Amino acid sequence: MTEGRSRRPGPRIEEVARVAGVSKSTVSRVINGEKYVSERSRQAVHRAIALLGYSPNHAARTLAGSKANAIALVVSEQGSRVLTDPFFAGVLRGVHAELAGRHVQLLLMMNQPSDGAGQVAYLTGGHVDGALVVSLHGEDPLPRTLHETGLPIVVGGRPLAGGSFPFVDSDNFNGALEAVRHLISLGREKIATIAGPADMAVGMDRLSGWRCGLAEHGLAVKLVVHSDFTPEAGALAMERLLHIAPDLDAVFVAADIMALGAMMVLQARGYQIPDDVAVVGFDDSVVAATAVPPLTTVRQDVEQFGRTMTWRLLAELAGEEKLPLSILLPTSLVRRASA
Amino acid sequence: MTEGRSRRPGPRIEEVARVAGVSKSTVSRVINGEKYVSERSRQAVHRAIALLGYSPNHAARTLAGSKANAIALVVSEQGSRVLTDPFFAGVLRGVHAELAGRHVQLLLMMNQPSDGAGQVAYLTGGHVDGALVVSLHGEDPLPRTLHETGLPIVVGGRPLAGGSFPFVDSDNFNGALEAVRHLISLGREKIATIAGPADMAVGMDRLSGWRCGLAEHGLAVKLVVHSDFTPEAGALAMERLLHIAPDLDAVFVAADIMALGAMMVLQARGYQIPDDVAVVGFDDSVVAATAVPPLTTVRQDVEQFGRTMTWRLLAELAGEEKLPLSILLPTSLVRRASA
DNA sequence: GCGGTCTCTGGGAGCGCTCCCAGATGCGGT
DNA sequence: ACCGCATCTGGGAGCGCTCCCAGAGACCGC
Repeated sequence: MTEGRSRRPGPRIEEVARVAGVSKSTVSRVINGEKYVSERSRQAVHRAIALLGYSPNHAARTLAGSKANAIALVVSEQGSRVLTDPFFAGVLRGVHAELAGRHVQLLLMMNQPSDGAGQVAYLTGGHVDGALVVSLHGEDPLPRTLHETGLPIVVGGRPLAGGSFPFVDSDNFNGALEAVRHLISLGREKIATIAGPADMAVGMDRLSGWRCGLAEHGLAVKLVVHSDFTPEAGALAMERLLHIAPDLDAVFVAADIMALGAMMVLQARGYQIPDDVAVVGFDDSVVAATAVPPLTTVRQDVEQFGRTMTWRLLAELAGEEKLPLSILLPTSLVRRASA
Repeated sequence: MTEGRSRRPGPRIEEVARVAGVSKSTVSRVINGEKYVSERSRQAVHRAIALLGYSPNHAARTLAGSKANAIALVVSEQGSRVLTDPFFAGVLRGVHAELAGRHVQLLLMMNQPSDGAGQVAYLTGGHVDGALVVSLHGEDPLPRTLHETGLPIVVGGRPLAGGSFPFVDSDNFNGALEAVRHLISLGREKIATIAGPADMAVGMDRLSGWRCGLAEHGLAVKLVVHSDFTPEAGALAMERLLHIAPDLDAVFVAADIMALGAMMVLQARGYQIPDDVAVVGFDDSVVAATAVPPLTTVRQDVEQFGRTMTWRLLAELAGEEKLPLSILLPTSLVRRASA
């Protein structure tokens, strides 16, 4: 006697119910963390689940229920750049960690060149309950579009374009402020900055921090060069700064990876780091510790970043009230040899 | 009159059937590309689908059918290390690209410290049709365990532990061989290597390539130091090499990231690169081009790596026969300033 | 003629859950 | 005593599909 259909292996909810001595309704309630379940039942169900190695069928839950039990992580940028970024990797790790234990699937989506509308259709088509959007450029319309359709989202990084959707960001302003205060405490007075792109909040916030730090002590806030987050652009920016002010004694660079390029130029021009010019970076990425000299930088906890985004989204999906619209995560100065 | 339950939007298969003037069985057959459907019916169904903007419900298909319409990408290692690895990021991109357009979902799984058995249970529990396993350490039992349960898998990187499951790997041996031949063509004769861990195939294969390259020209194959894939370990390894052989004139380093550390040490000791010591890395990761001096390295196409793994798995799931058990992807030398 | 095989079709059971409903119990206030 | 109201429980319909089955034709060879 063979089974007609090839059934999926593993126990069903019905069997858990039998073992626990309750109905499948009660098992379902326990799985979904609903109230109105006695402590006795709850524990019996947990024991039965552990005993049988039960794991609920995602498809069945989704089909029967009114939610998809999945969230999307949308990387809103040419994947090539983002994915090789340690920032993204850390965020992904955090998201995954926060999802552990909950029965929520993570769907990864990246902007295919051809996508666009298809992506929005998929996201709003009921396949996911919410989305985490890592949107690197300020002008990206995706967060707004998704938010307008009513899909719960959390954006990673403060959105420049206004709009009032929830976001999580590192405290870029205070990180930069702390960096500048540190440079000032070192006795530096001619402190330049290599800022990030003006169309990204992360760039603008770090620049604001630098400005405030200088203003606090009545120092000049003129030595600014914008750049993008590559070593080459950082090198170019440093050259322009040295051209304007050959006698600067410190640089706050808005990203470690740019700082690398800047340090190359400084050393090539014969400046000693940190004796002639102190350098502070931002991110505390892997390259900071292995730079020559090791880079003093502002640390942001990217894994916490991912965890927090996920927590915020799940809380909203769970119907929690009075959630903060935005969350800023602390940054901290990591002192190494360069400043 | 409000709807009792909040239904998902969009038409069902039943409605498509009505519009096309056939039964839902026939619509199902068309969707799944089965034979035994008349051309007339097929076209009518296609027209109805287009007219209604119908898109089949993933959960329902999975629940009713015998397949999950999803595959897992299992990262079998402490996520912390792996995820910040550009290698992983590239693979992920490739997997995603290959999946585009097919109705297959990608599930990301990482080894939580607590997991283990739970992970296996989930994977073999019918939630996925197959798994991509990026297994970095040779002794990892996961691929074998999964394979024994009958779950189709493709392993990324040659498994050390034997076992006959499909895998995809870069041609590490020939990449290393080419690197050494290049060094020899430069007139170098005392060529050391900083090898990867001995428990990883990627480490062993690159080491073998180095050995063969030297043996071809009757050069000594003594200068080996094992290390792991971090800059710090690379630096330490370089120090040990210099201690053994201060007069070496070239190093083949089994990973760019280790080469970074090695180059720091060489420069600190006053060696000129490449004049005194030529350095060749492996991977052609982002850091290679921005190193000082820019690093000559062996390029592997990590995105292609991911694509190939995915292609192989989907082909097997589609029931294709005579698929190659293992696939080696070509590597190529990228010449920059360091050698 | 008659059986066999291949092609095409519709009906309907059932995949494993969630969620509605109805009922049972306990506790407080009137 | 009565009615609420909150807490806990089980039964069962049904989510939208796939896949089995049965059956209707069409065509073949004997």
